[in-house]
Amino acid sequence: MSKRFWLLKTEPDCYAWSDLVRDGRTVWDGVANNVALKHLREMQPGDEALIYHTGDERRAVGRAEVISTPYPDPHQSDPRLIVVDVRPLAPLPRPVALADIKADPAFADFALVRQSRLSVVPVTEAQWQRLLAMAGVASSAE
DNA sequence: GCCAACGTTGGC
DNA sequence: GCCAACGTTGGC
Repeated sequence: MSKRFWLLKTEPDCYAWSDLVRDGRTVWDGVANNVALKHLREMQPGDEALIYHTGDERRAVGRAEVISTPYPDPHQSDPRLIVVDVRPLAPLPRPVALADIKADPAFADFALVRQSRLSVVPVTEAQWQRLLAMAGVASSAE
């Protein structure tokens, strides 16, 4: 299976990119929405994700890697509640603001724009490449 | 602070 | 199984 791309939202007051960098890896938990859980279940080790800060920031700030298969949250009794482990890869040289994504017609179909409440967002490869370009990530880094 | 866009719940 | 009422999320 080829690598897939995602965007993971987090409220920075709750768990920020800097927390992920400090921890080295983390269990991406707290997702309860059915569509978001469906996306979590589709993740595979090696998939990449942008970490996006909600609230006042509203911008993608770093790249992370999925490092586990999906598994039920060990701290929850509901087996529906799926988590994955992630680790930080690198901060974005230039964080990508939601406003800039919205202003770009290439992202008209992006789930981040179309469904603002979705916390785990699938990113197509084309969208991913464009986002990295906007972030100032050299294409050779991929 | 408000509101749009969802999701969930519970009565029927 | 429908839908009104309510709650939540996240952007504005």
